[in-house]
Amino acid sequence: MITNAEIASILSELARLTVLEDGSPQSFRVRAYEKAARAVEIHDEPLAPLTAAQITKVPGLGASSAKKIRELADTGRLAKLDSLRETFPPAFVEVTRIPGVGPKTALMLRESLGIESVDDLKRAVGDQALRDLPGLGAKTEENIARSIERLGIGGKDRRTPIVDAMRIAQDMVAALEAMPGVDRAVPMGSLRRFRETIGDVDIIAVSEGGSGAIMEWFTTMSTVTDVVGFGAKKSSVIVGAGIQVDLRVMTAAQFGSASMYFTGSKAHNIRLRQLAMDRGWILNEYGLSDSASGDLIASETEEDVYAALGLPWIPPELREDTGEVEAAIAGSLPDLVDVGHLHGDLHVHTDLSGDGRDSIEAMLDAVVARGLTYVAITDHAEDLVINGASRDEMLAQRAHIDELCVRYPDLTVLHGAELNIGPEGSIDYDRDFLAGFDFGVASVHSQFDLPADVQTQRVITAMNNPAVNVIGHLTGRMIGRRPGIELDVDAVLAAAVETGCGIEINSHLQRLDASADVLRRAVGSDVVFVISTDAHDTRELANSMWGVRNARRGWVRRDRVANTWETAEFLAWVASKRGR
DNA sequence: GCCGTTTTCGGCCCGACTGTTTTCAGTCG
Repeated sequence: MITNAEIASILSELARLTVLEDGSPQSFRVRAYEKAARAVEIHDEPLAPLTAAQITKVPGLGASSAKKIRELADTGRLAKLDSLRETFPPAFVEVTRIPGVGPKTALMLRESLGIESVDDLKRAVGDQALRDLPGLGAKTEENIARSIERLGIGGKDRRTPIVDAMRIAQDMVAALEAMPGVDRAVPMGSLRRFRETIGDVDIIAVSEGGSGAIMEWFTTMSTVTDVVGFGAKKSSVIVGAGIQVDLRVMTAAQFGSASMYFTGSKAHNIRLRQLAMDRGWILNEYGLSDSASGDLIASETEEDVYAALGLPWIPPELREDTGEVEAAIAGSLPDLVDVGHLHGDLHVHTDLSGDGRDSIEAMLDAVVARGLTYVAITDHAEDLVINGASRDEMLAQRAHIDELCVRYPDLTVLHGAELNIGPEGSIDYDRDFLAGFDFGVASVHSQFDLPADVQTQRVITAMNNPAVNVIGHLTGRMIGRRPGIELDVDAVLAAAVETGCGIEINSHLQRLDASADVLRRAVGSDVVFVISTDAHDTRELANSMWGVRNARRGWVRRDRVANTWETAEFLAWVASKRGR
């Protein structure tokens, strides 16, 4: 049976190819397909078994979409899509990935020069064949040539892992804020929404003194390799390895509406503008105002603008138009977790781990300095040959912790281990030795390419082990570098409830594992999560803020996160698992 | 293509920048 995700993906492709058929990314048909794809994606129940009439009941899906979905479910194909793919083969679609080349230009190039691929276009540019075409010129030809060169590092749909984008944004923000006339600079866009990969880095600089000097400075920084836009209000540059950074300069009075606009998502913004329109208002980056009189209604803070639209403030991590607007209207936004809610860290390494950097004393000092009241020390167990600790080393560490406890009267220190899940779900040590630990995190560190059913059983077997309180970094993925193990996520979430085993939300920006998508699948269930840093040095303890934001993006309610609980309640949860 | 207490047609989110024009189309976010 075809899944909603598969249907949504096909409708998205239909939208992309219809852009070419209609010659416009804004055609109403394109937008209808995009909206339909989104509607299918966020619909809770499978659509494949429904009749066309039932499908039409879903908002965003009309008679035409219903017919297409039935065709897909019944035949596995979509004639309309097959014919579009024939008209616009992948090599031609590739041409539209070139920045600056949209559907109109691509179609015109095909019509006038027979361009069917990026290679064709490269040749035409070499022959200077573009500059004499209507609407184009020498400048456009040069820009397309440069864009093709840049294609080597990704086209319009290139995405950068959040860990890299975050670093660039932080550096840029610091540099901007050091500049005279800039009152503050704040990253926006998908970075603020905390997507795990980022297209462009968007930044707002707040200034009352005009933008000229700021834009001049921004576009001539030493890290800038290319300037793709230079204007009074907006400029865009390429930095370092090819990441685009967009800067908008706004006044403090516009900051609320501006940050909503630049945080997006686009789909979320469209929903808000429709709400504004219903009231006879207009919403843009400069504010919410009356369409007729032009009178400003709200702009200074996001809270002001949302409130004027009759909504509570919606956290940026939720702004994807995947149900957050409806929840806001209904007053049922989830009560999300903040860093200040965390009382403990349940995955912390010391220099006993081969890859750990700081002593246990340093780690405990840092934990106390962060205001935490409990912590689990979880160095690697012996099966991780390079980094793991032997039994004797673990016993010595436990004795050491007992001695140290007097120095930390307000901190509950659990002696734990990060256990390794073998291919069949077994873990390090033996039952008796495991019983000596206060806490167990079990993680996959090897054999990432077993079949999904084997991996699923592997993790569930580990969950059933009484020594395992939490599954660490669920899939082992590294964003943008390796995919992580394949799992039947729903089966794993069900087993988590069944066994009382917690699931870690790993705070490393490269991991963010379990992913926000997985977390969202658990909404409404009784799965217990813990937000852990997996810190290998004292500095990394601050990473909890990333885990928190990933949890927020996954709609995880605060009360489902065990390390927001007070010490006694938390310890009771730990004990109940170990007693099974 | 979708939708409807302005209902079955006529609307559909909004603005900046570029390059080509000489008032605007195309692209992008």
